[in-house]
Amino acid sequence: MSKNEFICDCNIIHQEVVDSTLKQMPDEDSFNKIAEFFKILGDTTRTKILFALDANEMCVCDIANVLGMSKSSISHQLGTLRRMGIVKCRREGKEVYYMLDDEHVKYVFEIAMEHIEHRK
Amino acid sequence: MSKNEFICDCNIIHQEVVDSTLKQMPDEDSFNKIAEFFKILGDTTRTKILFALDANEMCVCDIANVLGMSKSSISHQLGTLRRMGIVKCRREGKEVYYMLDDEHVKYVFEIAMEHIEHRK
DNA sequence: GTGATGATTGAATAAGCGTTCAATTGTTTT
DNA sequence: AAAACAATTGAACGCTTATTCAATCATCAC
Repeated sequence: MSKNEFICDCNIIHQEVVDSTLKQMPDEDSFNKIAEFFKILGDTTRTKILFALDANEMCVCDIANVLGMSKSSISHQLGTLRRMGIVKCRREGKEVYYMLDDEHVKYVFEIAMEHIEHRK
Repeated sequence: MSKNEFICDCNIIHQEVVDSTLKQMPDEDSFNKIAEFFKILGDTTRTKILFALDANEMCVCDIANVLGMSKSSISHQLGTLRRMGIVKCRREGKEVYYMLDDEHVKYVFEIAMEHIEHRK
């Protein structure tokens, strides 16, 4: 009886490598959180919002104008970013001002830029 | 005539902020590439593959066994990662060995981890 | 309170994407 | 040449998700 009959149809060749790798893998929960974080950054609208907020704290209407998109759409995305702890906001009268809430985002963007430059 | 009648239904309050932010924004193409890069990392299967490959160079079958997933699914994802220049591979007989092709990915993961720790 | 305005929310639609299944390619062995 | 096996590929299905539209909430001015 093969040890891999339930996983794939190959006669696995490097059991030691597989076992050793398995030991080094973080738990399921960590992967979910990491992927969730990147998924948030993996959308053009959200990356634009974050770049914009890195330049200036702004109200929803300002952001909508910078991106040339509807307020509703921006507000939905800001909600997502806020729930993820990436931006925060404060109300001032009728307006709500948004700003970055996570320094890590800046660094991650810088490295992403390097990756893109590297690819050219 | 309001200057924003085509963008949103508000009387924009900070035109200077909007203009100044617009000047600092990268071009459309840069945003597409950045978001594309993060989108690739925003999937649990791909993050697992990258962690695994960071630990050991492996063939498709090995990776499938580490993740407990089908060879086909893994191969599809490896294709995506390869096209994005994040992994590379070499054939050795019937097997194809995959390895990381981008140091930036490691750093980006480290910062993501910090973000997650920070959030707890 | 009423009207006006900025912002949020929910439902719906449409587009994008990951996995599965089946077929195919590439390589080795006999 | 044929069989065996690792890997790739394409089509299809199901799920996720971004935007739109309409309705609602929150705040201010009167």
